[in-house]
Amino acid sequence: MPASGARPVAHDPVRCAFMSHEAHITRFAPSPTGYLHLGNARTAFFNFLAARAGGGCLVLRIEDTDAGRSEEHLLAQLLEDLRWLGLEWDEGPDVGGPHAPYRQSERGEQYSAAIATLKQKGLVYPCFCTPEELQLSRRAQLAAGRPPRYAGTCTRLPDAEVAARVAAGQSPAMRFRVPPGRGGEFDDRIHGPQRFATDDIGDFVVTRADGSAAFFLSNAIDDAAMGVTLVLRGDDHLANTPRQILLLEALGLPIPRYGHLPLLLGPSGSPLSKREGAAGLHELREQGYLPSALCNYLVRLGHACGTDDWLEAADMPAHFHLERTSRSAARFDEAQLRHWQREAVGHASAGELVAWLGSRLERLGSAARIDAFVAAVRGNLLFPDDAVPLVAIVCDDGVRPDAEAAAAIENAGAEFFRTAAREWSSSAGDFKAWTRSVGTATGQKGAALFRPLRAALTGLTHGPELAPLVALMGAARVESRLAAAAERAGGKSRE
RNA sequence: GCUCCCAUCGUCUAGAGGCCCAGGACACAGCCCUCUCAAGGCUGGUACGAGGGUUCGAAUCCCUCUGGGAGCGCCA
Repeated sequence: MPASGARPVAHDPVRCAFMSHEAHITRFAPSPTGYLHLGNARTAFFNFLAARAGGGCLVLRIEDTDAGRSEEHLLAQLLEDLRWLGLEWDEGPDVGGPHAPYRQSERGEQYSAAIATLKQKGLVYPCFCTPEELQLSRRAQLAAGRPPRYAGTCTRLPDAEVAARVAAGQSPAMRFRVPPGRGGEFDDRIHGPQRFATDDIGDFVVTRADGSAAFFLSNAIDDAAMGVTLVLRGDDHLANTPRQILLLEALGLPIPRYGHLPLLLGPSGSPLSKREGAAGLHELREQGYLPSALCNYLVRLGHACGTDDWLEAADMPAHFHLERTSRSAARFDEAQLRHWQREAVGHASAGELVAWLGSRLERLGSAARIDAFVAAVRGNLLFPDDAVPLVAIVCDDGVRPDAEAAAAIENAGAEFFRTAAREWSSSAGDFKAWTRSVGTATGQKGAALFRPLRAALTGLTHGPELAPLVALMGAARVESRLAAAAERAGGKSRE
């Protein structure tokens, strides 16, 4: 990964011209009001990839202007989840940077300055309309079949009236005066050229009655102030972009490039919401999904990354191409995620798996036993909890066969297990030699030989390769389980 | 209601007028391999939303419709 704050390369136009990827300054700007869902996570990830692909950088900005709802622990959680996913940002609230602060709650002065400029230019006016009045007006317009836009009640209040109402204790919101009769355009990096007419846009609030900056303003001017060159965000902002462009133009600030990513849909095909539990990044993490699985899934969700093969995190930026991004919504499909989870487990190092399995391995005791266990069972794990019954096979005293295993045991008969026990004592714990001699002595081979042994030893008819499991469980368990199987088979056959 | 966005297998996608009676991956089904499961190998079914154009030729271009979504907030 490029070093933090490695920005010089990104700004060198000559250098950029020779690179296949553009160097973008991208940003992710979440508000810490809840857990990240997969859609946001993907937006963050794409911004990260777009930045890394061209040697640019990623800015993390926290939009915590909704002071009441933003909680400190949610912010910490957010940062942790992003890091867990493997994202790294070059500037942000925790790492600092040249455009600090990175929390909007601390950027009040910047917004005040912008408002002052707007006021000076006469592009903004105080609005005393109450939420109730606005609501009413909106409803009336809708009922009349008109677009619900600001009716213009306060557009031209005389200075005297404004002064009087302020003196009377009313505090106005500030609205941006949208220039009438104009057109505009911008080139969306994903959707292509977009046109808009200012007559379709009503005057919008730029400062709330309490003096705080509203989203359109804070978001747009922070992008400009932080040198962001590419804004990758959800499709739901496409129709908002003209307002931000108007604002930026009015302030004489640079307008970034915009790219609007299609929304992510839940399994049902409706937009992802906080309620669709399975799609929360944190929930997926708690279920045991590995970050590398998530990343491999996400690079292909709404993006043609060009390969169906497993990608290591370090190789992902090179496989990311903005122009390969889909314009239509993509659906979250857990079956597909599970596939990448399987791959992820397969590609993980032994150390990673040990950490992933955590306390579930405690009963194994020594590090050597843990390593041997992980090597033996890794092919049978999809989630950490899958290890629990396998640990039990190795560490529990007895084993309770499931229905299929019980049937297999009864089928083999008591004599089979008495023979197996006899051969075990003379094979000195050599699994191969043991099964070979059991086969010879009983005349069984293949499934007829291994299935009952597996059933007796593990209580299951499926599972990891038997040999390493047997080595891990030790001679005493093998002996007692063979005896138990003989008893079960004998008892049943007599009934 | 108005403005805007989107539309290929069940899902993710390839496809930028002939290479496509549409390819890959996941999922599903069958077979093979195998001590079982998983993996792997092979095989199979399933898609260009509808209707009009343009063209010698359209999944690809244009129009209409249909369906889905977003925006029109003192939410972000």
